[in-house]
Amino acid sequence: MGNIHDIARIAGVSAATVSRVLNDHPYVSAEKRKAVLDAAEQLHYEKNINAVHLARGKTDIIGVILPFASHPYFGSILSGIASAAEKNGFKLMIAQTNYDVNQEIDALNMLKLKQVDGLIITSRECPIDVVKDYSTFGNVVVCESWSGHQMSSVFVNQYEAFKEALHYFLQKGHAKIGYSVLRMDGKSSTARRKAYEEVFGFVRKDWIFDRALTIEDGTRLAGEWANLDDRPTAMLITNDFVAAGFILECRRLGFTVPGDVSVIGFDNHPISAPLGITTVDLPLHELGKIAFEQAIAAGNRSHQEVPFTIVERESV
Amino acid sequence: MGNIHDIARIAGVSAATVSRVLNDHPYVSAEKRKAVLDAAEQLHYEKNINAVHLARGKTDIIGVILPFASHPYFGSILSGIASAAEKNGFKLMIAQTNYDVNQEIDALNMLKLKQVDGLIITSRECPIDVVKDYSTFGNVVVCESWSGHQMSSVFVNQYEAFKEALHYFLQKGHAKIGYSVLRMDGKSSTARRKAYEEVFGFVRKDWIFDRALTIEDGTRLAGEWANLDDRPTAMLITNDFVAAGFILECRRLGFTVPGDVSVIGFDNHPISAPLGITTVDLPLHELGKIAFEQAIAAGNRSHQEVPFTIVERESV
DNA sequence: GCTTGCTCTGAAATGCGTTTCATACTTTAC
DNA sequence: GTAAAGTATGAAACGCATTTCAGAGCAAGC
Repeated sequence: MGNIHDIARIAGVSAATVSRVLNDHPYVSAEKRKAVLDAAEQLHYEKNINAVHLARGKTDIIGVILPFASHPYFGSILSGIASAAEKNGFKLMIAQTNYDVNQEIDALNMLKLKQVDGLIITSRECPIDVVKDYSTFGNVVVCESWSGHQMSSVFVNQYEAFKEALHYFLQKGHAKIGYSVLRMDGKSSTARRKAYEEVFGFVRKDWIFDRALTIEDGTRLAGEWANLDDRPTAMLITNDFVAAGFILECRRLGFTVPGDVSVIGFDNHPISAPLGITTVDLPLHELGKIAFEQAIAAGNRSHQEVPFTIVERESV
Repeated sequence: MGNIHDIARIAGVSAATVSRVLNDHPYVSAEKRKAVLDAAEQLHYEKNINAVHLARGKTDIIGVILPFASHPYFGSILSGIASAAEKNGFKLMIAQTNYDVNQEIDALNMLKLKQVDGLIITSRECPIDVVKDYSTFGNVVVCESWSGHQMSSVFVNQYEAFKEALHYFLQKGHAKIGYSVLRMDGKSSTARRKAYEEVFGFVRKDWIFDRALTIEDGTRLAGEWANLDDRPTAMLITNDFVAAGFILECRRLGFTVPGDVSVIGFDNHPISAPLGITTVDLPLHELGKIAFEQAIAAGNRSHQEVPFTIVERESV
């Protein structure tokens, strides 16, 4: 193996010249270039990337914070980020946080430690002000509606999307509408609640369903819904996985969809098509790509909204 | 900010002592420890992790190669790896390869470059012999049946699992069994084909369905199945996502499951429960954890088989 | 003929923390 | 009271590549 100085010695040049050859810098004579390449070959030389990172002061690595790697919502965003990273010669460091603040902080610290050049936060538990303070150490991108000059953001307008879905229900004759969220106090839940109040002038606690993220949650939700004395006739559900669990369990319980209850999901996950779930399409892969671009953007922070569209199927 | 030498100067000690304090080494007097901590505080000191990696010769980072980050099969494994990594204070570097050999090589090179201490290959396109050669640069773990001393492996016995599923079908009275795979020439496909031949003494090309990974593939598969003159009465399907797409499309086409065609999926993905898909449960999260343990294991390589179990539901 | 501007090269500084080695002082141990 | 063991600390080497600066040599421009 050996290092750059060994190569220099064997090739009879300086370490600087070796570095130039290895990095395709101009101004190296053909013969020295060859001598260096031969020596490198002979030594089976491999760069120590840590030395490179140290010397350059950057790593070409972007960190990604996501609560659950196995959930399709985050998986899609991650996939988008990864595609873009690959195209740009960047590597990805991921931190699965489980919405644990300590783990989030731990991941954020990668910025301080110069382990990553930028960081994408797909979702968080940690207060935004804490996150913000890390922006002095590198680009921070949040996947949520946020405006400010310290960080970039890329997001779906949750408020508008939710509102549009509600109006869709209204237009289809529904007046009793319930909805589910992942975390009652989460950012997008607040937007949803606000949209609901905007449209109806009130919210009914028993029509809001909490902790809904997975298919199993959807199944549970169906039971909770069925147990209500006064059931909503329409449900606006966190995502298509939850919607799938909800619909399938409702049917198992003897209800019909959309007969007894109409459903709109979010994400337009592939499962929604064969199940005929009407859903709000969110371009998550694209969102991931944009997040990556923002993460490597030099200097300029930006705020980008990605569009949503309602995909009409048979669950309403 | 500043570095360790600045701290040393301010605290009136040597850099070595600063390093000792920062790494909780013993043999530092209480007063010097305090002086160092105060100076570090004052300077808002943060370590440059790249220098640490360079000096230590390791990074506490494990690389993960996976073809598609957004697919639940790989998502589950990744999630298992990530849990274990977090518990052990390791970070994860991921490379989404799309089964592109160049990207796989690129990821493998992280080992040579000392960017990662070990590497987990959840699935690959690249020849195993090429992969093997990288094992001199760090622990390599493959998630497939492989025996040899260079690398560790953790896997489900695809051959046995497939065989057991076939026998399950046979026992339920099925003699015409088709199956789907992701890649005809993939490692597990070979095992499946072998198992099939073992049981039946032949394989029918038109009963083997290729390129089946996603829900959409399942939908397509249903069409292909329906178009056959001589249709299998049972299908052993790549995974539960494909099975879901297949079953739902079959029903849409007017067939019944398990009336016209029985189905067994793989993975025991949450979607299989509400859809009543009989499936071969694979402990993917656990497999990920084991892969991680192997990746950080000092010296000793191991080969671990994880168990599968058939989960009986209503699709057979 | 002289200046300007390339091309090419190496010494040395830079980025930064860890670890070994040597040294010196204290405590125990017998 | 002396040897052995432990505590405490710093200088210097080590891990390794990049980049700036200075300088030499040579060709083109006027």
